[in-house]
Amino acid sequence: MVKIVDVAEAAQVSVATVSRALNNNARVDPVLVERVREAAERLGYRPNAVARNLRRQGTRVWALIITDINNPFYTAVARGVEDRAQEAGYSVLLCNTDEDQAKEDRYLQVAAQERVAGVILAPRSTVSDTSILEANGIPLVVVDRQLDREADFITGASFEGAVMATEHLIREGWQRPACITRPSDTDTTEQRRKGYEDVVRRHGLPETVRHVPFHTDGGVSAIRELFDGDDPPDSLLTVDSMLALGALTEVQRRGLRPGRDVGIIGFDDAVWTTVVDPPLSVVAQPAYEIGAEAARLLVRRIRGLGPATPQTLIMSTTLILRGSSRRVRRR
Amino acid sequence: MVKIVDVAEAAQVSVATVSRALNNNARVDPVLVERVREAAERLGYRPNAVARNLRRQGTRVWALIITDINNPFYTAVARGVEDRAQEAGYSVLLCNTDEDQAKEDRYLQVAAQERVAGVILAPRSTVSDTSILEANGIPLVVVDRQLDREADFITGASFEGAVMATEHLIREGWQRPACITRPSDTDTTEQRRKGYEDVVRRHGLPETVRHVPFHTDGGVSAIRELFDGDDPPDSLLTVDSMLALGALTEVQRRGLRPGRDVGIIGFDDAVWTTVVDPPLSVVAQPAYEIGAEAARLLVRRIRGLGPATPQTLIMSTTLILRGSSRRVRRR
DNA sequence: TTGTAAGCGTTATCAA
DNA sequence: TTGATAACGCTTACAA
Repeated sequence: MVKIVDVAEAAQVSVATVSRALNNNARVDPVLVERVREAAERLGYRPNAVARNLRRQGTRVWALIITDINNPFYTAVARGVEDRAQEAGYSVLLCNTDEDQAKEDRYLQVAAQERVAGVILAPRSTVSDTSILEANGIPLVVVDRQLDREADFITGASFEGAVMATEHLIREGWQRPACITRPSDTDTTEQRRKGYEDVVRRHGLPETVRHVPFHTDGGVSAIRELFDGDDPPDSLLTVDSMLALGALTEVQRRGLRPGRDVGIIGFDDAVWTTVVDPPLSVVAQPAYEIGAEAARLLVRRIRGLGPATPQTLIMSTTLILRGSSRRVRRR
Repeated sequence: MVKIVDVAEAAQVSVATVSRALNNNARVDPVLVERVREAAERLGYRPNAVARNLRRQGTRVWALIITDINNPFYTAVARGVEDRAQEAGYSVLLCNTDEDQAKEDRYLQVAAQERVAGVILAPRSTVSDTSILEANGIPLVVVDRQLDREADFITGASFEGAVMATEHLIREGWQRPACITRPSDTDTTEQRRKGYEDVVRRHGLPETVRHVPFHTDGGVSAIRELFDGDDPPDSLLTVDSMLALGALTEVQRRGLRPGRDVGIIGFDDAVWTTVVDPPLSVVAQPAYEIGAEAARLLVRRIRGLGPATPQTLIMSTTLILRGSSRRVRRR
């Protein structure tokens, strides 16, 4: 592996000059610069980033820690983060925790040990422990789900989205909307549940809520019990796209048709929402923009800019009405 | 930021002893080990991985470079890689190239500079240049798409999968299957096209092939032209899940029903294949296992084990028959 | 078993 | 403008 001394020797200059020439920092004789460039090129020299990071006391790498790489919401966030990171000269280490708190802890530890320049985290729960970052002076931006502790935080308007969705269902004439949500230590989905409850309560309708663990069948069994029980719902609000898939699966199994026999509305506009029949109504989040804003804020934090106190940014969600939430009279 | 000397001072020992105690290498007096552990704990000491990597001349990080983070095939591969990597004590840097050769080059450069322990690459094209890894002695395992140069390579049986799929379509009675594929410098999809052509040729049927660039509408416009042209196809083989989505979109727009008016079969068993109506037939690849095997091979390469010459592993694909490829007589 | 000190490959300081 | 050299924080001979 060719190193800086080899280049220096080949170009007949000191290592200091090689370093300066290649990092075009201070003024270096253009003739030497050319000689160094040529030698480096010829030898195939690649600066050792590990040594550089040690000396510079900092890396050009971020860790982006998400809970589910198969959730299109998070992959869209990741693209937003990545595009902005690249612009700012950072590489992104994408880490998938699989909704596993232990994995999240491990990744936070790795991030701290590798001295990444910053972390963007979608925490497993509201009590995720990020103190290790604080202890090592690593800036943190939280996305999607809020933490108990104060931190920069960017998310979609979950509560408002759920309110819009639930009100829409009721306006369409559905009388018994149920909410299929995630475990109650997950901030964002709790916001959605609360939005739902707020509306049904205001309308004097019964509240029906089911909490579905991650890593299950997308809520199929929970939804089945719901329909098999007393007072089955006539419509469903699901808080993420996997749960919407589960709802569609169970509804189809029962021979019910969305938009006629049952109303369905989900969160997040996955690629498949327009090819199911009827197409799925959703509350869409600006996922890419959430990622991009998180990255923008992280850059400011790394540079020591931005407001003194942690900032919260709630980006508005959009109700996309398609066939699944309508209520067409049976003929 | 607390470093090893701080711990040494607090524990009243030398830095060497701290290092040895924490890495439980050589024999260290248990009493001292305990004292060091306690001091490290109390001070919140985190070894600086950058310094460690420099000294050890090696990192515990892999780069996994994929072309599309939104393609469920690649995310499944990533999970396979990650699980195995974790077992072997490595962290995975997931890099998304967006089918952009320049981005791929940049990531390869970053990987080389950061001196990652190994790289798993799904290359953009057959001519991707990985020489920078070779030059730095970084082991490489190629997944999904083959390179022109020799390298360890793991993929699904694309050709055979396409053969199975096409033969199935013909057996169902479809007379004019068309193949919707990706640009011809993409190895895997070319294999699928060839499998398709092999079968239709053998049956004396016309070959109809369309190459769809990445980053488009999932082939909707190409498929539209196909149906609007002379000799429209009566069935479709699509080589990835985004193209299947495009096919479904256009077919629905035309008011055709898969499994009756048109046969459709795709590649990769995405989560949504069972909720469309009728469910989508697919050639499923063992994506998780491809990732896991790639990781397993990479570990062997890093340890200097494994066969002397590059290895190729082709994992078998499975035909999953659902409604979309049937041919039910119109009544 | 423990401590001293060299060295990993860079960058930045200081003197020339 | 250039060169010699001291760090950066850790691991590991080598010596004690």
